[in-house]
Amino acid sequence: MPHPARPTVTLREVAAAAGVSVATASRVLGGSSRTVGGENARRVLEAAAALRYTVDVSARAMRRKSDAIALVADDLTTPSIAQVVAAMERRARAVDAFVTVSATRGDPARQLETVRTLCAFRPRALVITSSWTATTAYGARLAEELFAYERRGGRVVTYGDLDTPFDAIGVDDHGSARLVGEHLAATGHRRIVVLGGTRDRTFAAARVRGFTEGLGGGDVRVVDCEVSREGGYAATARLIAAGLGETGALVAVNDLVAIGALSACRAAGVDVPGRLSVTGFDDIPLAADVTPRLTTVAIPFAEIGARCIQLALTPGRAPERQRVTGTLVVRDSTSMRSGVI
Amino acid sequence: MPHPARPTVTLREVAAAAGVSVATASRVLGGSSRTVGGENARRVLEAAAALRYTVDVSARAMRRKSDAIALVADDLTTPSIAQVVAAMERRARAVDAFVTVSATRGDPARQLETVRTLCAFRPRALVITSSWTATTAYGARLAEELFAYERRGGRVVTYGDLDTPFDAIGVDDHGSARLVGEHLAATGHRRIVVLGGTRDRTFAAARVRGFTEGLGGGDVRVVDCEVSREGGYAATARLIAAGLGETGALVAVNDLVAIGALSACRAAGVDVPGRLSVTGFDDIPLAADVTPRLTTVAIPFAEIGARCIQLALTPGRAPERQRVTGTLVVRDSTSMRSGVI
DNA sequence: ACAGGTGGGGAAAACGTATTCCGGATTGTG
DNA sequence: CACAATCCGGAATACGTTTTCCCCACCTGT
Repeated sequence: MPHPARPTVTLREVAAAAGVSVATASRVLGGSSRTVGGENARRVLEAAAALRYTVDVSARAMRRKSDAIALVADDLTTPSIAQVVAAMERRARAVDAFVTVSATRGDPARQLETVRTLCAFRPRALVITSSWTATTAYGARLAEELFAYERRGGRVVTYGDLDTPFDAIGVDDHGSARLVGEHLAATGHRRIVVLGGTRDRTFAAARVRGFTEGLGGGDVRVVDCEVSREGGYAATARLIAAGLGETGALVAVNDLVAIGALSACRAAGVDVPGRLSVTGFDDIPLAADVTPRLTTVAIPFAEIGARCIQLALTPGRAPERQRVTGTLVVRDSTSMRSGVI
Repeated sequence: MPHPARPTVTLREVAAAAGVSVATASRVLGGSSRTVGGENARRVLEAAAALRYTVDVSARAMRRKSDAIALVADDLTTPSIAQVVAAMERRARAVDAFVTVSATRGDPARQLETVRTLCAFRPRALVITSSWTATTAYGARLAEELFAYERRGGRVVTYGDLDTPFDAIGVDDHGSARLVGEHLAATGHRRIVVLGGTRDRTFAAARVRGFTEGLGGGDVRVVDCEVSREGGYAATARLIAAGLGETGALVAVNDLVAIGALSACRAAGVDVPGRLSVTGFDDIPLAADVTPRLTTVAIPFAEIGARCIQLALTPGRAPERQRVTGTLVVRDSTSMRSGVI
């Protein structure tokens, strides 16, 4: 028995079975640049198949550049994140890399710890979809850690904020949100309430600006709320209880918030879109399943995931910024406000 | 520079900085059973922190038992799977293991290939949430591969089917579905149509039996459909076009199918639950967000994920079977059928 | 004072693979 | 036919860590 901890078939055994040296076997099985004789190659492949040999990636990683891509996310159950992660996994598989995921639940302390843990894999790249800012104490230490990782030859890709010193791919929150504002303006809405999430989320601030600009004047009121279904529900319930006044549309920072808002409207008997239009942002699959089907902005999450991997795998460039803009999807939760047009 | 492929700070450097041997440094940093002198331990920890040392898991894996748990799933964007995966990740983290995920899109060929790929990590355990049967050609080869992996000291945990020769954790599809049938019977439903998925999915067959038994007589018609939102929509649309007759309830094999059914009902102007009750299965988060809110069976996915990891990490037992039963969640998509009670 | 035990330190041998040499054979060129 | 160039196989080394083995110093009970 070779070693108690890993009783597995090794390259040495394959080589022995094929009657060649380990070097030759490695060259055949490892996709080396060196050529090996046809007969020997055949026998190695045969022996490997017969013995069910699979390479040990740990051992391989000690000589070769690793194929690992480490991924840190906030929460894998968030639909948009799940789509991005799934796309990354697909793309990585296509290029023979693999991803390990870790969820941080948005906790900065866990983010830092997670990055340190993942660095233990010596991954080729680190993709961070967690939102983070370098302004907090943890954020600064995280940035420091990431720089150290880059100095050691790694590549950092961030999804979310664009103003990071690394490769960044992000949604054009401002431009995409503008589309919503313009749509509402074009359908005669003048007074809207924005369920704007919390101010510390940078994407929320950019979207609120976009909504406002797109509307181009009119009366915009911004209400803070937790970025979740529950947050949207609670904020909307409060709003309705206080009286909607002349508010004609509820603009949510997020599909989840919008869906919460729809629930609250239904519970309070407010007709959507008859009395109130509601819009979302993201176009998660769920958006087409609620009633009324949600008008929102579709973000190409799958493409984002694929691009993250793409960036992660092309090293030796200056950090690059890519910005993707969403497309407006008009469904049933918005309607024309009469009396204006 | 130690090696071009991994320019990183090694244990040797930490040991040198601390003025001790690598053996001592390893004992301090690696959590060895052997004790080291207080002074030396302090200096090693200090040096490690100063140099930002992180252990190289690849190198460590060559001597120690690996901490990796490999996870193969069908599709990470499926809400129920996402919940299970997230729970696994949490639980694994709590015990210092880590999870690598791979999606197979339900393709048996990819399942086999994925298992082989993941075995390259020499993981401590392999968790398979993909549904698979040993009856197909690929299934048989997969089983063979998994047995080989177990012989090499690995542990296989399956989530889904219970009749596997490995550790298995599964939903009591039959018993849980019974709850739905009983609820419908208690609310006066006599004639139902089951949107039963495809017959090759074993869980579907068990649920259909459960629904039928729970109803305890009455008229049950089973309609095949793809297990997805679209499948539910299409089947329901066909059903409505052909005329509902005296059918009082639509029993979907799945929340997603049920949500598709709801969409089709809405599109065709069929009142739910006034004219037709609709039920689901799983209680994905979405189920509470559609209109009407879906009556369904809640499956404790988070607990399932945690238990999978638990099983994966306690080796050296006979294979164990755990079965979890769901709990009925009555919401708004079912109503009493008058004239019977 | 001495034998036996104990606790802790270091040298060195693994672990499985990729790669760098090196040497022998074969081929191409004059 | 001589010589260089090319090709291919194998021995050996390196990767970073854990662990075994050995040794030394110190303690303790007689």
